[in-house]
Amino acid sequence: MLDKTYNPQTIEARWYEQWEQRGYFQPRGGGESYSIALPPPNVTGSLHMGHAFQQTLMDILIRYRRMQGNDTLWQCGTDHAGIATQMVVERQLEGKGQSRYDLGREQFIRAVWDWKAHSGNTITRQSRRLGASMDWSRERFTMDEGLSQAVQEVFIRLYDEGLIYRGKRLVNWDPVLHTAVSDLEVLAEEEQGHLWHIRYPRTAGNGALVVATTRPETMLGDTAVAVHPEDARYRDLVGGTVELPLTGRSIPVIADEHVDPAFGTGCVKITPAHDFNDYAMGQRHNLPLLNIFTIDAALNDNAPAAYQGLDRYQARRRIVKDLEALGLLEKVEEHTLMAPRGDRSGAMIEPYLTDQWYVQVQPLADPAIAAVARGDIRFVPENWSKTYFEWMRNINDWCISRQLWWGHRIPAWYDAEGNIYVARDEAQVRRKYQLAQAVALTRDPDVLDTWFSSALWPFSTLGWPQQTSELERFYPTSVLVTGFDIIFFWVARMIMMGLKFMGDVPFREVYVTGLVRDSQGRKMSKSKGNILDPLDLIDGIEIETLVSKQTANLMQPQLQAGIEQATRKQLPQGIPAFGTDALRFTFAQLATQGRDIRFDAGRIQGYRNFCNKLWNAARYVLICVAGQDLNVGTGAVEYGAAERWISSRLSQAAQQVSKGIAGYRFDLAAQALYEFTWDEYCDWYVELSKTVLNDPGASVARKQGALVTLLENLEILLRLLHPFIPFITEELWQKVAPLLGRGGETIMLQDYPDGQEFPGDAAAVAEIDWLRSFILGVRRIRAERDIPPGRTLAIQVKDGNDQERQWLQQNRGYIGSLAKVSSILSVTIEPDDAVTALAGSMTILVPLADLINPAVEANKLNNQLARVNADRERLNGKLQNRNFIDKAPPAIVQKERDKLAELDAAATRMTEQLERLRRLLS
RNA sequence: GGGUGCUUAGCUCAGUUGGGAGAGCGCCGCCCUUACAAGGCGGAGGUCGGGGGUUCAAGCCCCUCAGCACCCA
Repeated sequence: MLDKTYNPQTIEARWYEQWEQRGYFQPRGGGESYSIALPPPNVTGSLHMGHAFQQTLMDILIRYRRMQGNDTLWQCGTDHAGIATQMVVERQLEGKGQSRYDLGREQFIRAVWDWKAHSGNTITRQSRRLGASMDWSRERFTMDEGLSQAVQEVFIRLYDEGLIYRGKRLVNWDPVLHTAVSDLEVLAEEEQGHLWHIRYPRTAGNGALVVATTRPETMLGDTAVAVHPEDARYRDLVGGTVELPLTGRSIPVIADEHVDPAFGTGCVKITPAHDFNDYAMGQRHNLPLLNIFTIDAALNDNAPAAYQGLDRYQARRRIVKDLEALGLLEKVEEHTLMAPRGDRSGAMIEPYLTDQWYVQVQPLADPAIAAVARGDIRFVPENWSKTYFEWMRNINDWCISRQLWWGHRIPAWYDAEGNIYVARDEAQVRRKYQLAQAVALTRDPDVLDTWFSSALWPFSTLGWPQQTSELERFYPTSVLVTGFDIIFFWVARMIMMGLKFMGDVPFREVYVTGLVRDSQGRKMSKSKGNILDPLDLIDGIEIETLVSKQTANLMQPQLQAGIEQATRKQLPQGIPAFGTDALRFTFAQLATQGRDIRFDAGRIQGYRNFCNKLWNAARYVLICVAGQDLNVGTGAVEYGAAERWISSRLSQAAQQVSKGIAGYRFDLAAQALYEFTWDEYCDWYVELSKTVLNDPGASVARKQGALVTLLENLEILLRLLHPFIPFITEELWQKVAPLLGRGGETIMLQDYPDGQEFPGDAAAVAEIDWLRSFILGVRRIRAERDIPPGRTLAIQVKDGNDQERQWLQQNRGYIGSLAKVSSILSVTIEPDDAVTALAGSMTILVPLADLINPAVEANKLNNQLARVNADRERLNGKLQNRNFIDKAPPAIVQKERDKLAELDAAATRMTEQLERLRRLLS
C-alpha cells in the first residue's frame, strides 16, 4: 500500500535512470515527426531558474507528443561558450600562478578539454534531475568534430560568396579580455560620472571654445571640434582652428548637423578613433584617425610622452589636473551616463580600431524577414514578431572574430603580403589558390564568435553538411522555446543560417517565454543574493547552507550582511524539499503569455500539496479496490449519474488540456488539470462514491460501477498529468493501470487521452450540478447557523419542477451522506421557523425552532432581498429598453428574461418568509 | 529620442469573436468526518489606473491622461 504522505524524494530517485536506460527518450520511428532543439546551455553553466522553466515547458511538449504517437526527438547538447569557458580555465591557471601564455595555445586548449571532461557535465546532470526527456544518446557539443566541420563549411561558403569579409573598423574592445565583442555583448548601464568642461584656446585671436566631455583622457586623440551649422554662437569659428591643449596640435572647427546645440556648450570634441559617433563624423569630414590606446586601454606612443603608458583612468586624473593647472578647466558637473560594459568581463568597453572579420548581414536578413512575414515561422505570442522585424530591419554587420584561443579557429591564411586565403586547411588553400610550396602562409590566430556555431545548431546537430536521415526527418524542428533575451543573439541568426544553408526555416514556431524573476519582480542575481536554485527547490536546503551559498564568492563582499539578512527574512526555515513534480507544475502554472514571471517560493508549496492530494486520491482508490474482484469488462456494471458526470467532465478536461498545450497556454492546461483533479474528482466524485460503496443496500453492479469509474478516471487522469508531473504519475500508474488490465512498462509511452474516452453527458452534468447546489445549500445553512457538523438534520423541500423532484428521489442517498441529512419531507406550506436555501427552483427548508433568532433572520433576509431587488431593477430597465429588445440577439434577450423571472420568484419567496418572521416577532 | 508591453480582490495573476467579474495564496469562522490537517466545510473582500467616445450592452474596441516595466539608440 502507498505511504500515507507523498514523498517525492523516494519516488523521483527510481524512475529517471530506467527511462533513460530503456531508450524511451529516443525517437521510436513511427508517426509524424516532432522535434525540438534544446537551446544549448553553456558548458560552464549550472541549471538556473530560466533553464529549469524552459526545459520544463519543452519536456511537457515532448512528452505530450511522444504519448500522442509522434516520432519525437529532443535534441540536446551544450555550447562551448568561448569567452566564458576560457575565463573559467584561465582563472584556474591563475590559482596556480600561471597564465595561458605560459602554456601556449595548444596546451591551453588541451587544458580546456580536460576541464570539460571533469566539470562540464554539471548542467546535464541537473537537467536529468528535472526529468527532462532529452535524447542523451544524441548529445552534441558545439566544438565536436561534426559541428566544427559545419562551422568551417559555412564560413568558407559565406566567404567565397563574398558575405564574409575582413575589415578595419571601430569595434567594441574588451581591454581585459583583449578581444572584440559584438554589439549584443555590450551592456549599457547607467552610471554616475562627471561632465568636464574644457577650454580649447583659439589659435587666432583671443578666447576659447569650451567643449564638454565625459571622457577627458580621449582629448589626446581629438582631431576636430564640431558645432551645429545653425548655431549662431559659433558660426564665425567654423573653418578656423583651435589649439588642442597638452598636445601642441591645432585641430579644425567643423560644422555638422549631428551636433546637439543644447547639450553642454554646443561644442563637441571629436575623437574618431575612440567613439562610434565621432568615427561616423570623421568619415563624413575626412578627419584623421588617431589611435591613442594600447590593447590594455593604456596610452600608447601617439600620446604626448608625459602620458604614455598610463592606464586610461590614471591618464584621466593626470590630464584633469594638468588642465586645471593651466587654467583650462572651466567646470566639472555631476553627470549620469550610459557606460558600456562587457557582459562577460564587466570591463568598460573601449571603441577601438582593429582588423576583424564580419558577416555582411543584409543579404541574409532579407529572406529571414520575408520568412516570418510570410508566416513560415510563427512567433507565440505573436507580437514578438514586431521586435524581430524591428531589429532585423536595422541590423548591422556582424563582427564574428574574437581574439581568444578557445573556439572554432578561423580557416583563413595570410601570405607575406597580407593576401587572404580561405579553405579547410593549408593543403587545400594551396590547391584552391594554386600557391607554390615556397609561399609562406600563416594562419589567422582568431576564433569565431560562439554564436556563429550556435546559429547552425538546428542542422549541425543533425549531421549537416552530410545529408543524413535525421536531417530529412527532423528538420525543420517543430518549435523553438526560448526567452526573448536571445531573440537577437540566436533566434534571428538561426533563421538566417537555416534559410541560407538548408533552404528552409529552422523551426515552424518560436514560443517566447517570460523571464523568471524573484517574488518582488527583480532579476535574480548573485549581487542581490536573491538567486533560487531549482535544485534547492527540489531537494530542499537548510537555512545555514542557503545563507553561505548566497554569500559565497561575492564580487562585492560589503553586500554580504544585507544578503544574509534578506535571505533569513525571506526564507527563515530555508527551503523544504518540494520535489521535481511540484516545481514543474509550478512552472506550468506560471507560464502565462509573454510577461515576466515572479517566482514566489510560497507558490510551489501549493502544488506540492496538489501532488499530495493526487497521491492520496490514488491511495483511496487502491484501498477501495483492494481484495475486490473487479471483473473489468465482464461482470455486470451499472453507472449512475455521478459516474456518467465525472467521466463526462474528465473528457472535457482532457480537451481543455490539449487546447491549452496546442496554444502554448501551459497555465490554462495546468489549471484545467488542477481543477478537475481537486475540485471535481477528489472533492465530489470520491465523496459521492463513498456513499455507494458504503451503502449495504447498493447492488453489486452499482458498486462495481463506482469502483471501475474511480479507477478508470484515475488511470486516464494520470496519463493526462504525466507530461506535467512525470514522476508521481509513473509511480501511481504502475499500481493503478494493472488493475484495469492496462499494464505496460511505462506510462511514458501510453496513449495520451484525446478527450473522446467518454461521451459528453449533458443530462448527467445537469443532474449532478443540481445535486451539488442542493448539498451546498444545506451546508451553507449549517455553517451560517453554526450547527455542529456532527448533528444530522431533518429538512423539508417545497416547490421545484418535476425534473428536480425526480432528481431529489434519485439522489436521496448522496444528500443524506454529503449534507448529513436524516430525512427529507416534501411540504406545500412553509413553516415559520425555517431557514431556507434554493436549489434551482426548489426551496430547501431547515426548520430550526430552537436555533434561530427571528430578528437576526429577518435582518439577513432583508439584506438578501435588497440585493435581489437591485438586480431586478437593473434587469427591468434593460428589458424595457426598446433598443436592447430590438438590437440584441434574441438568445441574449431570452436569457435576461429568464434571469428576471428567477429573481422575481426568489423575491416573492423572500417576501413571504419575511412576513412569517414578522409574525414570529410580534 | 525610437519601439514593445503592463495597470483587475491584501499579494501573484487568469479573463481569446463585447452579453453572468474569476483562480491560487493570504485572511475570518467551524471541524482531527477511517484517502489526504500538505486536509475538509463555509465565508468576507473588487467604482477592472483616471477621463472621454463607439455600442442596446465595454474589464475587453477607439481616443486621451497618469503611473510602472523592458528593449533599442
